[in-house]
Amino acid sequence: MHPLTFFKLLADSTRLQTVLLILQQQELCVCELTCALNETQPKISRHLAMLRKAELLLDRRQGQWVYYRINPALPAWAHTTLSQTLAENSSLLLQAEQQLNTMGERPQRLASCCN
Amino acid sequence: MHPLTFFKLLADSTRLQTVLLILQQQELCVCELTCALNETQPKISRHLAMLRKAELLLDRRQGQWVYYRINPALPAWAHTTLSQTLAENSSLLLQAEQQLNTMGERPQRLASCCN
DNA sequence: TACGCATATATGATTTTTCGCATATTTTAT
DNA sequence: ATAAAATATGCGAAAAATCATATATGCGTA
Repeated sequence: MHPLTFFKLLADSTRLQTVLLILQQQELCVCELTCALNETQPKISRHLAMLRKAELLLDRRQGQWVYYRINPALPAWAHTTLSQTLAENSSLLLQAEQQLNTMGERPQRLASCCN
Repeated sequence: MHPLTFFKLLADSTRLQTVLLILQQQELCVCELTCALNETQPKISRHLAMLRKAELLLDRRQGQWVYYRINPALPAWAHTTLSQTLAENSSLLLQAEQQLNTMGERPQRLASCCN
């Protein structure tokens, strides 16, 4: 991954929060992210597509849901950047975490939260 | 420094090269950067101004020259990001280093290289 | 097959960023 | 004071990124 590509991907608020939240939570599906960041589904999906095409994220489909996770094959400098940024800025995700928790049991009862 | 601000600053080729080259060389003046990156002076100056206003770089004037360096007060996650990115992508700067070396003794005989 | 939910993409508009060029400022030397 | 070199900034144009909305696709289930 070219450093410029990597930093451009992180240079958007939605994508930065998305990546850090996924790093923190291991794996999240589209509607969990939509709910956590309080954004529209197409917006989240489009940003996820960019992250996936650049192979910063990997996705896996399970039933109706598509789960995204950090690509473990990322170069060390990239992974270190993400980990350290998260470790020293976890407060950035407080609101998203809260929003995520209001979803109750996730993947299962998404229908009641996400539209 | 807010992570989003930091990553936006690195999300431009000129600024990324500028920051990494300064990190590698400790300190560089505007005309050295102009020469090393083969860009116009106003372009380099404007990008440096952004980096300075965000306090990612510090500047000091010595005679006619203004030298820029990494702000040592950067948070650890930011400094780690820069160091690791440089350490694992030093090839990105090869051409700029070469160009810098063709300048001969620097600050002194800049007049013959920079316009 | 038909329907509902989750996800993806197309498109045109809007906003943000970058750029080139001209010009201003600061410093040193004459 | 004037000139020359290094650096900074103002401004309109061009390019790039983002967005909202509509719509398409894929999966599970009745």
